[in-house]
Amino acid sequence: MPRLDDVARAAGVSKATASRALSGASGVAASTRERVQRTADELGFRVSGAARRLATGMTRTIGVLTPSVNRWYFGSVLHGIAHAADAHDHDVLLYDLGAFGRGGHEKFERFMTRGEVDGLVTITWSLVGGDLTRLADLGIPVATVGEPTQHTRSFALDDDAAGEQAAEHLVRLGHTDLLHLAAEPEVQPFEASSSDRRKRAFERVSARHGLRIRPVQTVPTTLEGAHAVVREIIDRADRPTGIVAGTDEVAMAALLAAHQLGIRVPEELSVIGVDDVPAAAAFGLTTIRQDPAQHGEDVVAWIMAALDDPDDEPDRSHTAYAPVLVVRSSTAPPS
Amino acid sequence: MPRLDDVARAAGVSKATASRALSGASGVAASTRERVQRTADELGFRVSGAARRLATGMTRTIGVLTPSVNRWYFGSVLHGIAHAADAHDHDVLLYDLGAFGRGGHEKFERFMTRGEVDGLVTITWSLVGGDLTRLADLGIPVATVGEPTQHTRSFALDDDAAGEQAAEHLVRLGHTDLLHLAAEPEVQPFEASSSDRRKRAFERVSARHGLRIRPVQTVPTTLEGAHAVVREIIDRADRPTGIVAGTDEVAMAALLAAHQLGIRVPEELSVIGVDDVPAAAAFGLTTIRQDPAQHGEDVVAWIMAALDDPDDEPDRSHTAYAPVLVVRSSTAPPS
DNA sequence: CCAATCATCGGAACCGGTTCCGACCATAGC
DNA sequence: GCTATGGTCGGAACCGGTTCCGATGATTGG
Repeated sequence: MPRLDDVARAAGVSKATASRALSGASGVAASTRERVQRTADELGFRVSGAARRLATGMTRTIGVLTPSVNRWYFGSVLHGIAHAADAHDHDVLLYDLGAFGRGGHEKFERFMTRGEVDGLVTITWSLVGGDLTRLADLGIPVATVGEPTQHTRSFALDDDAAGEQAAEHLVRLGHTDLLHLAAEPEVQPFEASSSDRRKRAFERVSARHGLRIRPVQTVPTTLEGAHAVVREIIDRADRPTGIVAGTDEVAMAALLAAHQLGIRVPEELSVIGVDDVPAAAAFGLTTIRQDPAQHGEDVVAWIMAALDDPDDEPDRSHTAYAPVLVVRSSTAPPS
Repeated sequence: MPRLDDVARAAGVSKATASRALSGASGVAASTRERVQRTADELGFRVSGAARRLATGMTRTIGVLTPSVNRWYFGSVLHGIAHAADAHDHDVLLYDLGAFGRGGHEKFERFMTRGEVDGLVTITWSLVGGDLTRLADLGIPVATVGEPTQHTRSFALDDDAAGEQAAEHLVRLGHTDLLHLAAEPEVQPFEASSSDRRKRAFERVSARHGLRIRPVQTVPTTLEGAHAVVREIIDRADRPTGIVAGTDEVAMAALLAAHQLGIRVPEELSVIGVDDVPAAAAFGLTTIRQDPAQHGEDVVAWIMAALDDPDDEPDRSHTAYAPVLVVRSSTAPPS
């Protein structure tokens, strides 16, 4: 494996000049640069990432802290991040916190102070307690996607608007008796979660339109987790005419349960979710769409900008994405 | 940020000794080691990963090449990898090839020769053409999970057995008229894919039991992709009594389509899948289970062992995981 | 009591780049 | 024609560890 020294010698320049030529720095004659470039190619030279890191202090890597990797939302964000990072010629280091068993906290501690990344993005629910605050003091750009946060730059769906739109959609169809199924994350989030936000949005709409008051039911976020409990909830005589689910997975669980109980959708029961997961279309699920991959792209773009910019005021703003209603066949006027 | 020098000075030893003490190398008096360790803690010393990498040539990082990240299979493998890597105190660098747009090949090329990882695992369909072969010559342990492969160590479900078990299950129930829905990956794999293997297993079972011959139908792997085409296939007068789907997603698509067409499952149609994704239980889907997270754990364990072992013969063996049948309510004798 | 052995430690080279600073040369301006 | 200016380039320090090798002192065996 040829070193920079070799390239320099072969091209008849100094190591310093070779470095400049290859890294695209200024102060090198065009002809020289080209020559160095060429001999580097011929020799099959690759800069040593390790050496570059040591010298520059930059890792060309961004870290991602995520509570999970194989749920749609997280996976999509991660995908967006990977795409954008690659476009900026950066690597992505994955920290699957869910994988960290019980020792999660110490691992996190150790990781934090290791300086293996230039920037960090945490996905919702990743951090608890004061971790996020400490993270923000890391000296590198830190951003959160999935929920608004005080301590870092953040990106997320506008959950208030999403929750309202979902409920309003059913109200406009004529429903007056709705039930909200709040999706509860496995691990309790630090600040008010999107689940809470959607729930409160539902309650606002209920109050505004004087709907029948039914206590919000809290169920697991996942299809498999929610299924049994949702089924039991639906299997009652005084069932609502419409269900506003906090998540598509919960909504799909409701659809499945309804089917198994012989309840016709949307004739006897309307169901609306939030997310627009890929399977939603096949289910004919009316839902509120969000595009997590885009969030991932945006968060990386922000990190890159923060990396370039001279270190001005830390930016802790929040960008909320507007939800969009996608009407399919799981909702209709009550009969 | 204190350096090793500082720790050494503070502890009254040389940099060399401090290094040995902290890295756990031998040749250091127990008392000295403890003293160094203590002062390191007090000073809040963290080794510089960059410096260590440069000096040792080891990165304590393993790379993962995956065609996607938000499909159950890939996500699960990745989860297993992350878990195991963490247990071995290694980081994981994620290469979401799906994110690499068109330039995927060059990116791959560049990545290959960068030496940012100590070991590499590629997940099914990641590589095409001779890439895998070249990867294996990288000088670092390389393994594949998802399909048996000639060029690297590999781990995968025994697709032949899985395909046979699925078909046999329906045959034992008395079905004689089956249809196989082969799940076709978005990008064509290098070698015979698991899809092919399952398909051929189905054909073997068909021949063995003299079942009615229906040409295998090839459909997209994903629920959303398969749904429309499966629906059309099912919506015919001479529909089979049973469907063997190459994938749970395809099977669920069939279930959904059947429901929408008013076809009762399992009375009028039996459906069996492969995977046992989390949602399968809620669907009541009979399926052949595999545990990709375990594959991920195992592949990391192998890499770690390969890293420790003196460089003996390259191990290119394959471990096939035995499938297990999970019977639920989507299959029954034909009526 | 002396020499051989062993455990422990320090010095210094090395990993492979980046970058500050100064030298040098050519052109431009007066 | 001479000096100020700017563009190129080389030398060398530096990033922060690891590890080879030799020195030292203590212990053990004869």
